[in-house]
Amino acid sequence: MTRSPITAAPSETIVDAWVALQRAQARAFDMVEGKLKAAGLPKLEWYDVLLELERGGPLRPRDLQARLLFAQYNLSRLLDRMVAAGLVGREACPDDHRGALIAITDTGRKLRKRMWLTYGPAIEAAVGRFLSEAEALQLSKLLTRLAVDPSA
Amino acid sequence: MTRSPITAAPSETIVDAWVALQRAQARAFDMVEGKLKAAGLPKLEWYDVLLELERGGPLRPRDLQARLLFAQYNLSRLLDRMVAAGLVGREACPDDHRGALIAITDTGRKLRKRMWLTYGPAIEAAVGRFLSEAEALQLSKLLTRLAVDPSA
DNA sequence: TCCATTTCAATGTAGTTGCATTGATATGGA
DNA sequence: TCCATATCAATGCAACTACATTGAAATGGA
Repeated sequence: MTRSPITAAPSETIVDAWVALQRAQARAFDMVEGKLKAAGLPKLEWYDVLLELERGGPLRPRDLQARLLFAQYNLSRLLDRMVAAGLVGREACPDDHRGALIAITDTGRKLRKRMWLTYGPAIEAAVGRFLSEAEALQLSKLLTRLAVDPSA
Repeated sequence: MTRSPITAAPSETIVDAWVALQRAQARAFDMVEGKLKAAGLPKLEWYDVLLELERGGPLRPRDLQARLLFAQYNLSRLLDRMVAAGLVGREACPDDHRGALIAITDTGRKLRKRMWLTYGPAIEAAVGRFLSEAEALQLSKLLTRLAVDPSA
């Protein structure tokens, strides 16, 4: 049996895909965040938190963390700011006194809706207009293959 | 003639592609940077700067900025640190006394090579092993369509 | 039950990034 | 030539992020 080498070098094609992934994401992201900023709206991560909370009821910080791939300390302070802005609230967690439950407020819901008015069209401008429906579907499928568990 | 609406909402398929792009990039990036950090190596942006300089001779900060999509002030300070680390040098620019020329040093070249020993396999682990050559090529093509000029 | 271990979330501190501005040089039109 | 305007790069300061640690509560085995 062939022993796999300690270091497996990627093919050129794979390196190209890696580079393309970094560049495409950076461009699309910058464009979308730029439009949010230009509209005087908060950053995308705020939207992500609000949407997650709107969909999934009150959530523990650790659950938000896992879903949104945030660092623990980072989320903790993001929530500080969002609480200060009145967009979410920290509630006592009945069955685990270590942690809190984070709930979206009405103000938070309103802001998320308002952000979508800019965010949606920005996605269309950054991604949609360059791809057919079939291509977008294909892209999603390929990308989803990469989004596996990071334990490796 | 139909007037295009001020705000063009993206289709669900497009939103899915957007989300997949963000997630796949984040996961792949975190994994690769994690391996660099675990090996006690600098961040990817250092590699990018070193590679660009190694390929393209001494460069003006503004050129690096354009190629790597860095913010001006950000690059300025990154170069401070890299100069301090002895990886690059600032030289006087003969035909434009406002700016400098950034050149890679031997130490910089050595570090870039050493980083690749970890970086390459990390790309393979984060991207390569999930895709065939044909799929990687297809992914690159789709992503490249998105990496257009940000002026829009 | 008791205690060692783990998990949850917050925080002090150092390092980095973002914004606005500055100083300096280059450029092009009158 | 002269000057208004544009470009290049650095920097003061405020905001944010990363790392390491802490305090507190939960968990599971002896």
